[in-house]
Amino acid sequence: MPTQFRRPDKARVGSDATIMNQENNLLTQLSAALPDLNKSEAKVANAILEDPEAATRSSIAVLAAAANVSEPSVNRFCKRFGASGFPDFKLRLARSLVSGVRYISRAVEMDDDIETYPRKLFDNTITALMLARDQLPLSAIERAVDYLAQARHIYFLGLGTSAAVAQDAEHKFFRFKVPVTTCTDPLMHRMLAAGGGVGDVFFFISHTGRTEILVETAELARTTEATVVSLTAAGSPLAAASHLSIGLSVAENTEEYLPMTSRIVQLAVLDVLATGMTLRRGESILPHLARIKDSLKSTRYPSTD
Amino acid sequence: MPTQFRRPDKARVGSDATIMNQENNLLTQLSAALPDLNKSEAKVANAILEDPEAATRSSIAVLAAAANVSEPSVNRFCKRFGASGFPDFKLRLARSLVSGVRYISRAVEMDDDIETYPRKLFDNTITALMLARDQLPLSAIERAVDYLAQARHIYFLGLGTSAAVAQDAEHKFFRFKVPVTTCTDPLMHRMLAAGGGVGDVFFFISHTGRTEILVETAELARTTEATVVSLTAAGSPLAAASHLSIGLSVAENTEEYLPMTSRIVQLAVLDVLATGMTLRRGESILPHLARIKDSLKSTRYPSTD
DNA sequence: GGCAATAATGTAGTTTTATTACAAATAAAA
DNA sequence: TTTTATTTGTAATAAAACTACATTATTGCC
Repeated sequence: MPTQFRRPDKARVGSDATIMNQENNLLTQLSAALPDLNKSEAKVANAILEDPEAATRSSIAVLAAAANVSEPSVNRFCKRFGASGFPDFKLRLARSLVSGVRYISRAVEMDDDIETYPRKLFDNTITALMLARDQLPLSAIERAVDYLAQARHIYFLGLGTSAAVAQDAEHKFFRFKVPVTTCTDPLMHRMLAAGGGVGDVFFFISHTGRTEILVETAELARTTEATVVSLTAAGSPLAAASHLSIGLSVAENTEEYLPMTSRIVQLAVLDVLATGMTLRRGESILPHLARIKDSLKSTRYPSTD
Repeated sequence: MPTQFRRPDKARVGSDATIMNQENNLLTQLSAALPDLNKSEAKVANAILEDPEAATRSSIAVLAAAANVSEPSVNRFCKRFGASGFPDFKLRLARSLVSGVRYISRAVEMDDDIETYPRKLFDNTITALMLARDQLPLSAIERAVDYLAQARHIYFLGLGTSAAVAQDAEHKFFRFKVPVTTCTDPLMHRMLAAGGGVGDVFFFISHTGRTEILVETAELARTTEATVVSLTAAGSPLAAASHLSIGLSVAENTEEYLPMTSRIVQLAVLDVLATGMTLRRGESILPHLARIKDSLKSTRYPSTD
C-alpha cells in the first residue's frame, strides 16, 4: 500500500544515508523534511531538534509527552525516516550526533578560515588512510616483504614528492642491515637499473605511475636479474612494468594544486612494509634496532620525563 | 620493553598513554578492562568486541545468547561500564563506532599476521592524526603562515626522519615563488643560520626538539635578523629557542623502534601551512599553481580517464 | 455547506524487551 | 570440611515498544 508514506522517495534516501554512515546527518534530514511532515510528525521532529541529545536518552513515552503526541505517532515518525522502530531511530540519532570524521572529503575553499581549513585537511587525510586501510592489497604487501627481506640491496626510486617518500623509506630500511640506496637523479636511476643483478630490489614509488622516465627505468631494470617492485596507482604503466606492484587508489582531489594525501598513504604503506620486515626477521632484530635508536641518545638534550 | 613490538604475554592494554588518544572509546575501555572481568562478563565483552556493530542492533536476549550467559549478566555488565542499563550501553557503543577506527589501536606484536599488523599500523596513524587535529595550535599555525607568507627566503632544516619531511616541505613551498632551501648537513645548517637576515625564515623540523646540534643552529639563527619557526614537541628546547613554535604532542613515538606517526603528523601540518599560504595569497596564485602542475603533464603517459 | 472518502492521530491491548529479587552454584577463606 | 562471599542463573515484574483498531481531522466533491 503506497499510501502509508507520502514520500517514498524521502524514506529511501533516509535508509541509504544510514548505509553511507555519515555525512547525511540525520538532524539535517530532519530539518530538511520538516515542511513536508504532517502536524504530529512535525511536533516530534521539533522536539528532537530542540534537544537531540536528550532524545537519544528518552523512552518513546517521554519523547511523545515532550512533543505532545501519542506514542504511536512517534513510532510512525521513526519508521518514516527509515528506522525499523524507535530504538533503531535512537541509535541512528546517537550516531549522527557524534562529531566524527566526515566520510566525504571536503575541498578547501578560498574563504575558509583558520577554524575550518586545517580540520578539512586533516579529515581528508584521515579519510584517505581509512579508505586505503580497507582496500590494502595484503597479498601484494606480503610478497613485497618477502622480496625486501631477501634483498641484498634495495633501491628506492622516486621523483618529485615521491622522492621525499623514498628518502623516508631509506631511513627506515637501512636499519635492517641491508644496503639501501635512494637517489633522485633519473640518469643515475637508469644507470643503477642497468646494473641490477640477482638480489637487487628496485622499489619504485610514484603516485600516478605514469611518469615516462620512471617507467622506462623500471622496464630497464626488468631486463636484468633484479626484482622490480612498485608502490603506485593500480593498473598504471609502472605497475605493469613491475614484477610486483602494491596498487593504491588514492583519489587525489583533482581540484587540489598541491599533492597531499597520496604521499601520506605511501608512507603508511612503507611503515607496514618495514614492520613486516621486522616481524619476518623475528626477535633477534630487536636489539639491533634498539642499538640504532640508542645511538642518537648522546646527540640530544636529556629529556625531563 | 618497548611497546611497539611487544610479546603477546605482555599484551596489557591498561591505561596506556596511546589509548588515551582515543576519546572515550567504549571499545577501548572494554578491551582494557577485559583482564579484570569475571567469567561471564568477559564472555559478554568478547561477544561485543567480536562484532560491535551487531551488538548495537541486538536485544539483550540475543546478546546474552551470543555470549552464552544469562540476560541479567549482560545487564550487570552494562552497569559496570557506567551505563544505566542495556539500552544506554548500546547507545554509547553506537557512538564509539562512528569514528570508524573500529579496532583498538595497540602495539604490533611479534606474532601478528598479515591481517592484523597493517590494520594496527594504519589505525595508530589515524588515531595520531585525529588527536593532532583536535589539539592543533591554530594561533601558532596562523602566525607561522604570516611569517612564511612574508618570507623572502625559507629554509627547511631537519635531520634524520625530519630531513625527508623538510624535503617534502621544500617541494610544496617553492610553488609560492619563494626561494626555498633544504639541507641535511648540520655544518651547512650552521653557516646558513649564521648568514640569516631580515626576511629569512628558518623553519626547523624535529620530533623530539632535543637534538643538540639543531637547537644550537636555531639559537645561532636567533642571533641574526632572521625569523626562527619550529615544528616540534611542545615545551622542548628547540621550541624555546624559536620565535614561534608549532607544538605537537605525538605521544607514542618514543618507545618505538621505527619513527612512524610523528612524521606523518608533521607532514599534515605542513599541508595546513601550505594551504594557509595559498589562501593568504588569494585567487591570483591559483593559475600559477596550475601552471606548475601542468608542467609535468608532458612527462607522463596520457591517462585513460 | 454537507457528505463521502481519505488521511491523521490516539486509545487500548499485546508483545517484546529489560530489570529486579532472589535462589542456586561456585569459589574463597577459615 | 564448613562458613562466607561472590558469581551466575531463574523466574517474576516492570517497562517499553508495537499493533490493531477506533476516533478524529482533513480534503474533495456535489
